Amino acid sequence: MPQPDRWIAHLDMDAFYASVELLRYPQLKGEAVVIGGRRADAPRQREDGSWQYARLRDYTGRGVVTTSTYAARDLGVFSAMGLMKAALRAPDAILLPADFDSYRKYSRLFKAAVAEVAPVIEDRGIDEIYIDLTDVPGVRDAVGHDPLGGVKAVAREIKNSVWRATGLTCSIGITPNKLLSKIASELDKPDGITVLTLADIPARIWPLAVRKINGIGPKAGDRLVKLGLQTVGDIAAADPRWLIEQFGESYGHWLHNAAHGRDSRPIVTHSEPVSISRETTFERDLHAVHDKALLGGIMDELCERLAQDLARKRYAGKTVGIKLRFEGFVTVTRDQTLKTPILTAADIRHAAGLCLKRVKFDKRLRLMGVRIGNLVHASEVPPAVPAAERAKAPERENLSLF
DNA sequence: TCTGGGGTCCTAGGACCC
DNA sequence: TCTGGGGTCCTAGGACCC
Repeated sequence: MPQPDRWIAHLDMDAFYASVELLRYPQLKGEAVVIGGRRADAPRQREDGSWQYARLRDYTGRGVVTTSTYAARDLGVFSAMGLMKAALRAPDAILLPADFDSYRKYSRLFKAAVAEVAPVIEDRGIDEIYIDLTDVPGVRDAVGHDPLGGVKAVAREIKNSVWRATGLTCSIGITPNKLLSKIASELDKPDGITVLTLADIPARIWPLAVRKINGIGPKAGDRLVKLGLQTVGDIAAADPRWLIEQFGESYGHWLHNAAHGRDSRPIVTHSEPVSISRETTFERDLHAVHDKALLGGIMDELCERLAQDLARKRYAGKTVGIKLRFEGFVTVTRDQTLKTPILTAADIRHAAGLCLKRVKFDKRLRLMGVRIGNLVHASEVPPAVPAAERAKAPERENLSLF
């Protein structure tokens, strides 16, 4: 049987945020625990040494579930679910606030541990990565006699390295490409290793629901099911011309290829950010006129934080955009490209003010955000005009809506 | 008792230029 | 003076992912 030209791994940390919390609160192992909510109370220890936790049933507000332990998932509580809805399903579940500094720390630790075994890594966020194993010695040397054995041994080595560095488990899928590996890493979760070749596609991939493919989301998934295609195998068996008629040239082709397990995307070890943003959902919907001062202050703060992000990462940007979400969840964006890159909070605020003027405020607002794109490295930005001169600019004041 | 926050990529129309 | 065809940039919205 011909061997694949690449061995690509997808590594996914098991219930990552929840598992990091369990390192801190090991007494919660096996409990239904939910991470989420902006102001959930942290656990506190009573005088007698016992712990007191916030419970899901006591939560009020607009938060969503960020992660849940496997025990909570058994009760029907999943990521992105509204906390109020989750509370109906698991009122007694323990609610912990998210601690992103801690998660980022463990993220760096596990990625460094993987890099010691296999250095060609593509970052896919805080809790998952792709790894090119093709040239890792234990894999390369096994080509010809026992390729699958070599791949599995390296996978075990990676898992051990992650465990030693963090005390956390992960699941790994290894196949000839990213698309299949992403699916494979979920087939034996938690703490599993799944190795597949192209020959395994009919038996292992085709029975899966279409939504298991990374790139088929809620909308496309619904449409496929309505068209009678429930499984990946159903897509694979469909006439590609018909798929193109239904989904367009680009997505139709992609669906056909994906269902057959074809994907030639490379591992990307370095990338530059495209945009940076900050947004916030309000506790209650706000009125553009009645809450004008409050909204103005929130916009000031978002621009301030965005400017700090830019400074920390040493970028400036030419395009400033705002995002508004109204009651009813209707989202509107406006953006504006400037002649030169900017990076200060005042410049961002000014551009955001111009964008705000182009929006009709006929409903209450639930979210406001600011984004900066068209990024350049800060070193490429021409020297700033001195603040004293800028203050003279006539249009500086009274331009913004809020 | 709906629906966070930070991203990427794609599409499609219009402006503008050659 | 009744109408082409690219290419690129900008803008708005939307799908999708972690």
